[in-house]
Amino acid sequence: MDGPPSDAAVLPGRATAADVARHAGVSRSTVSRAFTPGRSVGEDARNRILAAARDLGYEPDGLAKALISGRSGIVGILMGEMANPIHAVLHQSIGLHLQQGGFIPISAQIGADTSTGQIVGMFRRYRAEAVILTSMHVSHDLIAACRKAGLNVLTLNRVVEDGTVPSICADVEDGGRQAAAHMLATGRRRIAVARGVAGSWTAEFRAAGHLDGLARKAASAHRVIEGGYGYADGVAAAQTIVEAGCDGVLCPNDLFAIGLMDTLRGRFDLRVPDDVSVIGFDDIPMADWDSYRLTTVRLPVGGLAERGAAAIRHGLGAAEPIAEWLPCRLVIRASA
Amino acid sequence: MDGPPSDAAVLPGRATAADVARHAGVSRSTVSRAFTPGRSVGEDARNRILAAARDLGYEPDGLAKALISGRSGIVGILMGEMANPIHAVLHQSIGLHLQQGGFIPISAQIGADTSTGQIVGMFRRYRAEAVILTSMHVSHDLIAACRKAGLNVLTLNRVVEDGTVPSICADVEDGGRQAAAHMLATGRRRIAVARGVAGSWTAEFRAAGHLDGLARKAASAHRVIEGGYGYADGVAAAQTIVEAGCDGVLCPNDLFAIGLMDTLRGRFDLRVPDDVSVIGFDDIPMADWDSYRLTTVRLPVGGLAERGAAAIRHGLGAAEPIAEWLPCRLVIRASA
DNA sequence: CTGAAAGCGCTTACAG
DNA sequence: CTGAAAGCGCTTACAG
Repeated sequence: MDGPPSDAAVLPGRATAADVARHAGVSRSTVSRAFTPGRSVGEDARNRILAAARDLGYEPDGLAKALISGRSGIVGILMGEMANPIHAVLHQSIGLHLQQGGFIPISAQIGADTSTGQIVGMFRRYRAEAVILTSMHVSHDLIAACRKAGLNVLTLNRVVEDGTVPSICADVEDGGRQAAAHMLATGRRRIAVARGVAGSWTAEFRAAGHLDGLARKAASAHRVIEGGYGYADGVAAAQTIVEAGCDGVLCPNDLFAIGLMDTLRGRFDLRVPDDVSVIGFDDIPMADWDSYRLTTVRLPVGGLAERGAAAIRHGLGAAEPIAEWLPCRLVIRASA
Repeated sequence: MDGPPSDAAVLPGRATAADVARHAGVSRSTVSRAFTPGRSVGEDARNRILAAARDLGYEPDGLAKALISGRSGIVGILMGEMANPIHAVLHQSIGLHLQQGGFIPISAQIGADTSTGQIVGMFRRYRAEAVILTSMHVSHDLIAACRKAGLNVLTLNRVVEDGTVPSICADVEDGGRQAAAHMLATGRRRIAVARGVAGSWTAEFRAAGHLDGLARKAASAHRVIEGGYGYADGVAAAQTIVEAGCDGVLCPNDLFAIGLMDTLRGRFDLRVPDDVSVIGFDDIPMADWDSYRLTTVRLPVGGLAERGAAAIRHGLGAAEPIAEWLPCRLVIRASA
């Protein structure tokens, strides 16, 4: 009645549903049902199948399943620049929530010799059920290419103006307002607003929040600086800030804030926050290091990832694209 | 002669090889050949096929191809803790090189509610051609589970003693020696060696290198400290180091070194390197920040990723498992 | 060089 | 509840 028990051992790899069916004395259809939640299988049959599967080390082949069912369980993630810790942490969190939701994340990155077309092709070939695009590197072109390829895209921290793309975003504009309000509340009056990289959606909204937070208290920026998102950008901005006599700086992100602090202290011998106070954005792990104790606006990384995964689980192809907003919170440490 | 040109537009998604065949007036087999490098197809046919494919937006389905050919092109990566920048950067580099090699990386992480069994199952279900395990989280159990599931594993920065698992590693032992030699050369005599997390392969070898580097100059560790890999571990170690009157510390990694520096300076009012010099390990981006200017042993991240991808491209199932060693280099900055 | 046929491992109506 | 049959989209011998 049992097939040759040596089969599983002899074949280097995978047992198939047919093997399990043979061992359990049922048809392949029944085996398939036993592994599909919600399909009805007799108590007896189910037990025999599960036992046989265990013995043989059987698990349904994900590729074959994807091919026939039209659901791959794969979701593509476009990786950001991992040298920025906030991207690394967000990437990890997204991966975790996707994994917990039963999806499997495949990742790609735009590199020296990889065009957006290749990325899109990659996601499409593997039938990604969704593609997550995060703030960096998100161009209209890329979104257009994805949609043209029939890919469901979800943007994180980036909204597309025409409202056609589902997105889930941190309310960085409000975060910027909180930062500005705090700086004013601590008595600063000659406040600089440094912008992130031009053309970045989140950079625009952060700066807009900073400016609006100032305006709401009848204040305005002493100086607006074209900054950037890197440590080196913060370093480079120090001179201008000192020359302009600013006593506070609203930064586009933590890396910038840290580069600025290091330079204010090291090169200009200024104290933070006594001479100049600085507020960052993101709340990367380094913001909490003793050298910085950076007051910053925390990005809700876990929330972004969790809601993103949930949106994908519920299906992105809904009637109208979702647009969720998550709050940002100011974390007050010692730099402002 | 042409099929209805509206087909592609009407159907939401994917054109199939059959569609292309119809439009080009050839058989499905020929279409397949046209997309397989090295198979012969007539000039005429090829042109018509390529044109039809372009018009229809056709690309071979990766899933179907994987199923039939037995080659998925998928390689699994087990993610480390991305809050440590070295893991983030390594992850990104691996992904990039894999992508350039025509593979598609899927990533998984061991999380609160994800067992190693589930991870392995995930990789197996999607027929990963290889699985890359990096130093952290690499237990014997995990490796055993992978092999039992018929997965080809490649370890990075971790060798398995019995030589059965292909690996490519940075020669951290030699790196540790260089660090020790430098510290001695700069006149330090009461040197502490801090170990990384116990049981971590790379931690053992780093410490072994430190100790051996000392021994080769007829010196020995003034103190050996059970450390760890986090910033907080460096913070916690400061007290012991100060009490022991050490004038130099060989750290298990940069995060530890930075936490130590911050605490030595902030809490104990000591100068680095004047009072205590410190050498890190990894060379994360923060090591170059002005507050630290950390002298450290650089891990060849790009090399590890590049060689790893190459090994996978050449097939891991070779006669005897490769074991490649990449050199580490001491980067001298200001902390020692 | 090219086509007809078989088959990768599965799921899903369709009958019983 | 269960099985026989069709089919997902492709590649690969096998003949011509």
